[in-house]
Amino acid sequence: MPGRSSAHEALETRSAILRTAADIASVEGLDGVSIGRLAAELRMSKSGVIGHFGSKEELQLATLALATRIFRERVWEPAEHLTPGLPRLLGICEAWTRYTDNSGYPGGCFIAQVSYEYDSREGRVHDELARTMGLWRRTLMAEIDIAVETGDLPADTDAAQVAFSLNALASGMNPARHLHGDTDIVSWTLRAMRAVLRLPPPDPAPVT
Amino acid sequence: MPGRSSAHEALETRSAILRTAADIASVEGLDGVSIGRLAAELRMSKSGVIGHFGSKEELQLATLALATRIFRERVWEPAEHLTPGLPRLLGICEAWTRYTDNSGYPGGCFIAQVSYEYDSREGRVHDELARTMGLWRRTLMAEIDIAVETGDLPADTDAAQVAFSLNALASGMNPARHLHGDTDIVSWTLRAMRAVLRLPPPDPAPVT
DNA sequence: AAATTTAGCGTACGACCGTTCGTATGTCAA
DNA sequence: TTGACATACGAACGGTCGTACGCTAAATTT
Repeated sequence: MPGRSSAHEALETRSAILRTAADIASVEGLDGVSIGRLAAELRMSKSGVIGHFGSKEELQLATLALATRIFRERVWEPAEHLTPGLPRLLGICEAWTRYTDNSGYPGGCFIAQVSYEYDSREGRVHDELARTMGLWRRTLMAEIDIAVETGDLPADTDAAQVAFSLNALASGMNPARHLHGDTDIVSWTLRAMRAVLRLPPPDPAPVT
Repeated sequence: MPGRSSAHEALETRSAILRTAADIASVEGLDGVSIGRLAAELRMSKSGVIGHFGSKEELQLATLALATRIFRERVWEPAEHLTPGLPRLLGICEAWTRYTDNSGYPGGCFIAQVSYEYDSREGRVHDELARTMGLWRRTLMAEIDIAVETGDLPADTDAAQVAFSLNALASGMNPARHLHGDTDIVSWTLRAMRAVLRLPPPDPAPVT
């Protein structure tokens, strides 16, 4: 029985499609999301699925936009109100690590997955991903620079080098968890993040 | 003109297929390697391509095996003869970083790409990848433990945590290069690797 | 010289891909 | 009550996917 839905329900359908697409993409990649599979999983017709987006590329971009929004909500916003400088930077790292460890996606962090999938391809998904991740990196670099200005980090800290390192470490949680079944990845990652920031390790006494 | 090839030439054909497959996979992923595309790129028929392997999964496994062999040749073997301990560990890091920066694949390091692609999937490719990468990590951990025993690294060094960190940093070069166009990734990565090993930074004077 | 093996081609298959239609059913405004 | 609009359906499209089978012809073996 088609046409039974109100406009409000249509928005819910759209959200359901995107959530399912992000779940699939976290495991099989954004390219592994097929319209037929989405339709089957959501018990819809293929045309009902793609009708909300127009084309597969638009669906991929919409999925990326949703994941980006969730990432910002769960990583950046929880730390936003912390004291600028080292506290806020470490708050970001903590939220980031915790989020990547428990992202809600079956395949781990969607952002990391798609970053590696689309980094060397061409097209609109790559471009949008580069834009988004570039923004995130500039945010991180600004945060690092602030921590240098407050004196919490050494004066010769290279923000770009540190931001690259933090990103690599956070992304590395994905294969560690799913390929090797590691369970200590959160503490490993936080430890390594402190190391690249040239801070003393977290748990044991700072200097004694 | 079929049947024109000797057994020796057949081996060369097989190698050419695998090299092309690895090139494609480094950009589009191991799943993006299609038999039809390989055939077109090599000016062969589809059946001529798949005849060497029997099935696509076997072709994927053979591609992974080739890439693993090259990785070992270019990362592990150049450092094999160095002095066990910190010199050999740093030699590995250097060769690893240099290799990932200039792997010969158009899409960056094949191993990193496929690690992220197949980490949370199921099947023989995942299993073989997990086995291979597990082996590599155990090799790294052994190397780290040796460097601890020689006193080059702090006694409380956690080999698993450090091996995870080195792996994440090396893999992180891929998206940094291709998504952001970074050119300093080699020095960034080596710097970060020294940091997680809790060594002083490389370029500037060690202690002054 | 005859027989066997094998690399590779051509064709065909069923399945799924993304996309495009026409259509039916529902909501909402006039 | 009627008309416009949105939602979703079902069917069909051309194309590509992986795979299977039969064939030729060269290389190898007997």
